[in-house]
Amino acid sequence: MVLQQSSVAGGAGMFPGVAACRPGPRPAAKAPMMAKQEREADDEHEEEQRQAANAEELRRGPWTVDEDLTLINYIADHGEGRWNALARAAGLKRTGKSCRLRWLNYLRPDLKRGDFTADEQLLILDLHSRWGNRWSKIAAHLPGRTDNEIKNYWRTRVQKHAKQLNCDVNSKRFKDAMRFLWMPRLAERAAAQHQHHRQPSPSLTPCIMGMPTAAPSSSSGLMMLDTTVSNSSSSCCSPSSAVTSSSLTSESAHDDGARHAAAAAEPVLTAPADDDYWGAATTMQQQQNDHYDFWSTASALQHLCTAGAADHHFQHQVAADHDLTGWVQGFSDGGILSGSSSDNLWSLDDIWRMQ
DNA sequence: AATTGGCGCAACCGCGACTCC
DNA sequence: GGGAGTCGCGGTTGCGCCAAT
Repeated sequence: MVLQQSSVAGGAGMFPGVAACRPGPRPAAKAPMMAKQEREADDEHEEEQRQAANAEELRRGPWTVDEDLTLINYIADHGEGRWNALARAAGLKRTGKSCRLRWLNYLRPDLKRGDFTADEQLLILDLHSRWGNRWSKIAAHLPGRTDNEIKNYWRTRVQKHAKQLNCDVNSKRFKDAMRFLWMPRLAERAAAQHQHHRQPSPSLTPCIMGMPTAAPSSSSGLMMLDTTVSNSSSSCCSPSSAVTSSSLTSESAHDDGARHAAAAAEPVLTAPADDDYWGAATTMQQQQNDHYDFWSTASALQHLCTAGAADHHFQHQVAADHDLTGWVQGFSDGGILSGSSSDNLWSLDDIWRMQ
């Protein structure tokens, strides 16, 4: 198979990355060019001349459309791997490393494009809480997404939120915020998306189903959500529970939704004692196997937020339990509360209004 | 209209792990 | 065993875009 520039310039089709995301090649990096000129000017140093020659041979900076096509066509014919040899054989004046990166992060035909879905964001938050900055490991659970993409998402979006809240992204406070505020809202949004499409997320369902289940016990010193309850006809839970959980178990969506709703209605709270809140919780989840799962946590926590909004005593207790009092105040002070943009998942104002 | 500053993201870099001879 | 080459990961950089001023 040989791709021609005209066949991919529009960006559609098998290789959406080619020429689709850049209007044109960007200028090469400045520093190497400067170094090259300096070296060429010095005839007395053979070593430097050799380096200059190497620098001249190897291109750096943004990839051109022609280079993309060369790489794509070569891999289509010969397969990937042995990147240094590949770069030479394909006639690309690039390091094997650069070729590999370009292929894996941009040219691979199975790459997804566009913003992360709520499902994916939720999964990233959850997996990062378990594994930290193990981007490649996290990416392995998000089909079509690259570690680089996820890393960028974390650095730009998540850390931005932490910055807005004036707290460290690794702090307990921020982890609590993710757990109690962001993830429930994402779960809600994911459920809304699923309802709109009337199906669970096809790409993520296997990953979600592979998530460990079980609740941390109250004796662990961690928050416990006791979801071991009888079926209920209550339907007060967030829309996330019924739809998303249908992809988790063989139970009917109705039963599961009712279970989650009941779970949310009778939470048992104990204060977290461990600074590594999520990590410890994850460990506990892996050790135990009660009636608990990730989605029920998210939906139940969302319910806590919404139910708590109507009950000032409850608000106070939750805030006190989780050291959120001053921080919630900080939302107001920082002006975050004032906005109700649907894009701002941190808006407590929205949550309070949902009562 | 011009300037500025923040944001998002592609690409690069350094380093450790792995493989092969 | 060890040295060279290669690969893969996580951190960082730099540039284009765009909204705010």
